[in-house]
Amino acid sequence: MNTPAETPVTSADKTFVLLRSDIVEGVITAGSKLSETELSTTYSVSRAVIREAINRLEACHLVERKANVGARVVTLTPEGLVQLYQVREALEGMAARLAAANMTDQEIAELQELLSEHFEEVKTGHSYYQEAGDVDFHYRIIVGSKNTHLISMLTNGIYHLVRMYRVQLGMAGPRVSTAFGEHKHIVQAIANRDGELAEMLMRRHILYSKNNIENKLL
Amino acid sequence: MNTPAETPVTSADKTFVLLRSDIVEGVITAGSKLSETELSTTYSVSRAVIREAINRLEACHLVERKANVGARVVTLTPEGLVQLYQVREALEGMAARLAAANMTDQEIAELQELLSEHFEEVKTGHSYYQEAGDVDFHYRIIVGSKNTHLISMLTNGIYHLVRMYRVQLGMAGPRVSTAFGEHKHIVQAIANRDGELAEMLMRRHILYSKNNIENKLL
DNA sequence: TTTAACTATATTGTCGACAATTTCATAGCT
DNA sequence: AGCTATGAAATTGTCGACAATATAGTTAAA
Repeated sequence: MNTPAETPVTSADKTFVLLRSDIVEGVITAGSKLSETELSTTYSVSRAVIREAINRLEACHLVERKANVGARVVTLTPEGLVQLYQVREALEGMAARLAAANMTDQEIAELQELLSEHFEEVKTGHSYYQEAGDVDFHYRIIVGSKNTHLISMLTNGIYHLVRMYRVQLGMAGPRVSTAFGEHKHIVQAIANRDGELAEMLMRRHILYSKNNIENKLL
Repeated sequence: MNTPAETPVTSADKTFVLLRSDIVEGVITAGSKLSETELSTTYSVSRAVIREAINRLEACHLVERKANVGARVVTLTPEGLVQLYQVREALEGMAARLAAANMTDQEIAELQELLSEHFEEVKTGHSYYQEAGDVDFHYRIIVGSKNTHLISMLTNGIYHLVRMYRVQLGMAGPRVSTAFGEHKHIVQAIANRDGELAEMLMRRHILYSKNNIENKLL
């Protein structure tokens, strides 16, 4: 169903995914220091794989590292949120525009079907699926852009940081009904191959989302 | 003068910078395999630092890696160039818009001064400075956006790949005179705090640049 | 001849130990 | 008291060796 990018195969891969999850979910506190030896005992792997995992986390902007000093989990700030969403708005808006041009008819049909399923679930009260549904929706449009760099930046880079803000500010999938309507309009624009409109609607959709989060942060 | 992001301190840092340079400049052929043991003897460091360097190169999209198989230098393709410049156009256009809002008056003044110096050098025939001048110009605007994510994406990620295309297609700083005029207009828009115009001009500037490279690639 | 299995080789992944650097505490000096 | 210097402890960086995996070559069977 969902394409999880690439299943982790090596030990460093798995540790990276674990660590990333623990950071995003707040198991490892924002701003805390990452001790290599400590983590190596916690996750039962050698320091080498911890180091490799930390390096990848740094590339994701989830941790910051100083030479000969160590790595710390990033801190969540209002300015950071604004900057992050500025970039996200531009990139995902662009993704929507490209998706309108590059997605196949079948992919669009599948996207519409996904939205219908999502709608049914929301209506019948399965609200715990809404987060996953939202993620899947955005993910498909991103991939639909067919632009390698864009996909990589959004899924590897920005996405997890966005989720970290949402999780740690305690937004369990907000704005369900309104967001759903916005999703529908975006898909409609893509189906009509109207890239400009799709971009505009996506940017607005993300802007609303930002405002919603920002209110909790203040 | 120029802020080289961060001076490499550790051995892995230096090796990373060296490797990156050799890849961008074509010393290491595009598409070639990177043998860890071979590189460790070539650069006189242990395999561990080579591995760390390769990991960072992967984060820059300069090499691609498969688990248990190895890393290869990316290949340069017309589609890759188009996709790269699509992203670059959007991001650097955004940078120009943000720079118009966020650069200090002094930073703008310095940028104008830089452009004047550049102009003098071009006029007196010091054409070997044009590449560095162009880079410096774009770099200052990117930093002037004051957006951490944007800066990181452009300077760590996209920038070196762009340079790799330019170098390996043998463009030794093309479009000097015309590009200079475009630069002047962009700075003017920034000085006038006209973000929309700055973005539009920057996007057009980069689009021209892409077309110029694309011609050589076909 | 082609295919399949197996062995040998080479390459990547992981580990523990050592070296270099930073950090913290203590002592000495003005 | 405050500041600097010195040294010990802890942490990160680097290295070589071993384990796991993939690749290539060879042999054997259909």
